Amino acid sequence: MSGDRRVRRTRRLVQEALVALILEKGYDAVTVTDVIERADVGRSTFYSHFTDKQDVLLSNLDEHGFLRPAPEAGPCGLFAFSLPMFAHAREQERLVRALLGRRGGGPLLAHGERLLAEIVGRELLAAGARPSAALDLLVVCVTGAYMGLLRAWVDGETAASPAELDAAFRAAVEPGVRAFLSGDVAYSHGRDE
Amino acid sequence: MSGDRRVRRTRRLVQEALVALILEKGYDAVTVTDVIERADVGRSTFYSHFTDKQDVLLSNLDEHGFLRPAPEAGPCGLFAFSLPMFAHAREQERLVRALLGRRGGGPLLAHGERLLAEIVGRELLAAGARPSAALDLLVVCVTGAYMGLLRAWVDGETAASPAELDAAFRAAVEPGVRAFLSGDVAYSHGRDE
DNA sequence: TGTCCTCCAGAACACTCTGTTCGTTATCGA
DNA sequence: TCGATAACGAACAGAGTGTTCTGGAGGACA
Repeated sequence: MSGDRRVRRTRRLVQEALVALILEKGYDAVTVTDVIERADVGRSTFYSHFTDKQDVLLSNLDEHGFLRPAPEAGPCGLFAFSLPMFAHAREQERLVRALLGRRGGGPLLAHGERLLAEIVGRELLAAGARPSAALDLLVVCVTGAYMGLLRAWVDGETAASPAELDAAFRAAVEPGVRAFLSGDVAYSHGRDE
Repeated sequence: MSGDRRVRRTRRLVQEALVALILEKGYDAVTVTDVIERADVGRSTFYSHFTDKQDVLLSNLDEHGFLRPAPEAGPCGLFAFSLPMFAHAREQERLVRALLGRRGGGPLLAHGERLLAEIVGRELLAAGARPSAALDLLVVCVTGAYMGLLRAWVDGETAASPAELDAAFRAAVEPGVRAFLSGDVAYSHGRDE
């Protein structure tokens, strides 16, 4: 472990307090004063570790291994990220709800969406799509559909399991994606070979 | 026109000031004090018309005819709302960017998404789908894809025209939706007839 | 064990923003 | 023209932010 035990303790207390408070009151309603009271930590202490609320969230996320470009599990079919990601979300349910939920203010949602868009884009290119404006729009659609499901689950609008969410995602977008790919691949074959 | 000329003037000034400021600084960064300065309106005047920032936005939206369940243009195919809605967004570009953009804080986005989900749900039911958990998830996917495109356009990530956005939307989701519907319809035929 | 150094508590501070109140002035509709 | 109503503007209490400082407690390391 790195550094002073007191430092770890303080950071952990603050992070846990913030997550708990977000789940109770929603991100916007939580104040720094709330957090330091709940964490039982001095005001100056808070500001010596974090710059503000958002910083606490980001550090928390970072230390839990989110925000990293995903391990690139290997080419086992289209949208390999889907099921593991839903599953991971359910494991870290408490944190994920606080971060992405309707009460979470969703400043992180945009970041997650960009990250996911990169993954989807890479997958489609690997599957034979050529870079184009149409591909970019398809990526947006696919990403939007996925994030929609994730958000719906986080907000408790559905009780579906990770497997069911994954199935719904694939059922909704795979036909369109395959049609797009087959057109694209056929076309690029016609040109390149 | 309804009411006092002074009232109309004040409301208009405030609404315009807020939109302008959001586009400059982003929703969160705009304070009520900013708005009343820009609008050149007394503080007490502001609070006699609106309860807060959000209220200004909602009133603005309401008076422009958003937030209404859409005129239900008639059954001319699946996702009839798509193209007109993209087109309408481009016409009201300034307002829509302020309301839905990354800088817009997106408190309205959730509302818009729910509204759209209702429309999509009704369309799919009208097309023969039976109410089910799977249908709900499909609606979430379709809605997510549409909102993703809208947000991408609003945030300037794409320069696509309404027609291109509409085409991308349909290409991405229609195959999956049709597959879902044909399965559903076939099944309900098997049971009901 | 002891020493040194880092971290923490707590209070006080200036600052910004919010939402309300009230007496005065101006502007509207009829 | 005149009564009603809206706007002004200043002042206010309250809440939150982010900084600074001092004294004291706790850990790391030999």
